[in-house]
Amino acid sequence: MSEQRYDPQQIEPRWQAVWAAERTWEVSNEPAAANGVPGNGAHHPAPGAGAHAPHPKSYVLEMLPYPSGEPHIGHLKVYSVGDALAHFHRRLGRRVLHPMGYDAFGLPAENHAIATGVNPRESTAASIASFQRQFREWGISIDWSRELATHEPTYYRWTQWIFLQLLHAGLAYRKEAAVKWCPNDQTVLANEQVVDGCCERCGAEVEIRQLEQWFLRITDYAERLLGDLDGIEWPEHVKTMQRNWIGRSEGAEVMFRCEALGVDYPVFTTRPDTLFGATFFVMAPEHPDVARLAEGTEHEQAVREYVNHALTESNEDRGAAEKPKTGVALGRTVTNPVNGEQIPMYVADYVLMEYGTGAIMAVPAHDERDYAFARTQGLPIRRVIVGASEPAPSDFTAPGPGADSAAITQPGPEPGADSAKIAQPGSEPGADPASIQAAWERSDRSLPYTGDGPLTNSRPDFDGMGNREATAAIVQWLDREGKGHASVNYRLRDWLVSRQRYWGCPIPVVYCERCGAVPVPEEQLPVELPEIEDYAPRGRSPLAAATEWVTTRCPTCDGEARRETDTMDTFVDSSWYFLRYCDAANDTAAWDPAVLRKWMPVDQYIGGVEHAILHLMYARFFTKALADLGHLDFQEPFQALFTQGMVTKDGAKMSKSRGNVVSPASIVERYGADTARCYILFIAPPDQDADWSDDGVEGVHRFLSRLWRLAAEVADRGGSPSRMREGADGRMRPSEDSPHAASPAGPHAALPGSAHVPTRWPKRGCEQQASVSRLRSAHAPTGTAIEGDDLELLRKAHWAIDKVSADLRRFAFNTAIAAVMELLNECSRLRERASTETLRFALASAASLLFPFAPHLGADVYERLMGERVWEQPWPQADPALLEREEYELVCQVNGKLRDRVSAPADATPEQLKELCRAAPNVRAHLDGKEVVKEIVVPGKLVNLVVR
RNA sequence: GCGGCGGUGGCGGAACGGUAGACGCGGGGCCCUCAAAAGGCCCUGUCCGCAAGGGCGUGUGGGUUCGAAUCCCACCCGCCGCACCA
Repeated sequence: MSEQRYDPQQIEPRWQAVWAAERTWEVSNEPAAANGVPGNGAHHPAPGAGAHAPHPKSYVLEMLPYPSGEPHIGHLKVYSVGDALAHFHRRLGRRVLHPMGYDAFGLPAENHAIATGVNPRESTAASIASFQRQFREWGISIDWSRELATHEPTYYRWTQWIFLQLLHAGLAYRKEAAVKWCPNDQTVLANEQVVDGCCERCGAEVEIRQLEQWFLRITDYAERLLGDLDGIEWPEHVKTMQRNWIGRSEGAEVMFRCEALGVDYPVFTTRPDTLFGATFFVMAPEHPDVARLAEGTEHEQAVREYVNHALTESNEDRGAAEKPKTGVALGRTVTNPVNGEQIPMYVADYVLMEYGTGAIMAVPAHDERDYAFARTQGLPIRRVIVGASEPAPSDFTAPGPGADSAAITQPGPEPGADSAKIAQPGSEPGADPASIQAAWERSDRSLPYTGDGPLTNSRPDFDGMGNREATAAIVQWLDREGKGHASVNYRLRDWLVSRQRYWGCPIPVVYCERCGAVPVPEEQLPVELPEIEDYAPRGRSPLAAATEWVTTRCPTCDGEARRETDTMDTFVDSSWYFLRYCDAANDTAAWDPAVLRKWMPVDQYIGGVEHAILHLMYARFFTKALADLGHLDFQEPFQALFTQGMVTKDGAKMSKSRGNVVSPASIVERYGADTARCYILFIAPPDQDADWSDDGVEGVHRFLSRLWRLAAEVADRGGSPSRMREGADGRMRPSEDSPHAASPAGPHAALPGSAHVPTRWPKRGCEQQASVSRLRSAHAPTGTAIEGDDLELLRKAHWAIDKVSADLRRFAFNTAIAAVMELLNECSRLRERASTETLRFALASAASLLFPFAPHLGADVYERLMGERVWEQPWPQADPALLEREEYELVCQVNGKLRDRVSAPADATPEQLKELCRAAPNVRAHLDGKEVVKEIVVPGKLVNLVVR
């Protein structure tokens, strides 16, 4: 028996060459072209389907990489996950679309260009080449015919086209607004790109600038983006993040009139039930009317100073959580529409211009922020909802008689009473601070109360009503009176898409003195990104310096015009790439809707959770908008989503500064791609973060080596019904330099160029249960039964088939690989006792099951043992008869504790099982002298005797 | 504060309400070898015991159940998202 060594450096390139030469993983858009399509489901019928039934499609997509430097370990993980699924789906008989592309525009390449002067096009191209090479070295089954990169004019031409569609539909617009500006990257940012007041990319604190920018009207889609989450199979936490981000609030818009100016100010509130408790009114410092309101009042100067201070204060300071509430009076009042009260107006920075109407009604008794503000300002507080345990007597203040909530919180005037005045807690506005403080000390400790309860101090017809019920009643009443209406508010803001940077997709608009902003006609697309010399941003796009490019003619009047010099956020590029893959070669349209219909939606999308909001929200928005415009006929791009966890080293994120980066290239060089891929899937469930361990890689490598060596040995044993396999039609055959071909002994020596002794094995097109019937026929040509060690090994193989199939369906790659390890361990254990044919079947099954994770080894081992290409074989199916045993180990419990195990026949009756249990030696010891009061029998599992 | 996820050996992790710790790493012992590497075999939660066997064990405290890592309640800790959102 020859000693053979598992040598991935030999095996992997050979199989990669086959897949490249035969373009194995390409799929055409025409399922009908049965013979013209290599690979991908054309080789065998779908399970349970007739030979002519169409193959169901499966679009398996991993998020496209941003090509910067070399691929890192996270790329290895995401593409290992996706590739395993792609292979699994193909072998289940589906036509699998599994493409690849590059998100090539973006800041890192541009910053590199600024630092080195190297054109971003060049550094990007170098990086893409590196990604391409490594993807091939990893053996990822990609349909390279659909490859794309977002920085190529053939791609961004259509990005621009989409922008024009949105523009024509009013979904893209230009507006001056307070926007987030990153002083380091010298560009504006989308809200989604600002994290804790800092630039998501570089960490610099963002500034607020008043600028005219391009926006996409994603807010129009807030309701659908929210509602349609219910229909897609995404992880709950991702849906939750999107829901949080959209931030839907139901409530009412209510009008508060300022008589002095004769202006109605709408406010949004989620608590119309507390309207009668509104004792003041607050505007955001950015509210355009603040200055006008204060004008001519004694507070004018104070307001001006406060607003100036608020506007110049950094985001971080202003947003500080525990910041004391500040604000100043405007010297005006508005009318509370429900009771006619004149309540004072304030400006305070705890009110945000971006949310709602930039003005609020303040209900200090039932809102913590309003309460805190009221206390700093000595404003009245009126309880209008009775708390559950109210009033909660305080041990410290022991309220005297009459010090109940109503008395302390200054009962409001009778409903409808006009020109009501609200007394300050200190009884007069100007009362000395000590007496105000004293009043507060006596006040209701259970405020602010934000819970539910019946209304009080409101209107006779609402008082006593539960506040939830009252909410609806009050909104109806407001509506009838014309003072307000039900309303829904969202936190989501429109998407700011323009960037003052070079390395992005030009916005296809020109500015004409006479015609204004004019879209570039579609037939003039693409507006190509010009070459420039100086990439440095100077507060405007570097493109502005490309005078020749900027200067153009107006498409409408042919007058002088200037091009838009901002480029698009790169998230625009990646919001539609999954559509382009379907029809990547189309040069007359972004896509043919009929082709999209064949592939979309993506059946399984895979990527990092860091895109839970940005990319995934934008892509959903694009899909819905394009569907509304008639270019698509589906609403959701990604039917199912899987988010893989991060790979860490020593518990920390890998980074150059920490010096804990594990490079996939070095692992692949040392152990081979199959080891790298299996290890990263074996280490932990793929949705979890996982810590890289060098020892762990060794372990997986040992496993693959053992499998390969044992398979090689069994293949060399020969002994099966021998048959020369056809080596015709350019199919892969081990080359002369293959390690085993050079081995001195065994059948290989006799069969150069066709190293293996194939089993008689039905060709493709066989029924799905082929593996079982094959084995049976191989084993029992004369009708003898399989038994003993052979049966045991056969059972283990079928157990593994069943387990791996189930685990693949639930993304449990770690336990799937563990199951193959168990199967191999069993093969090892029985290597001298089981027949060669059973071993051959068991090992071929192991290779077949491992193929999605370790394609090179899977293909190599399978070919050695079976003389067939594993990827052309249908996914194996477990024989249910072999999953059951005629005997099993019955667990015997006494009072729920395991006391013994005995062998029980599979068909034993409950009565028989009870007897078996009682008879078990260690059970008898525990039963001794006790009374059995209850017997629990779980057939196939256990018997539990309850004794006293 | 609100929402989501998680807490199991020395480590990564397994476990339809039914044998806790699969599989792998690490550790220990042995075989092969002149020796080493590679490979192979066995042991490995913890405590008591020569053993048979038994006690204790899935963050903490309760509960439901014949039986709980798993279901329910309360709490503690960790991670992630949102957060002055009216």
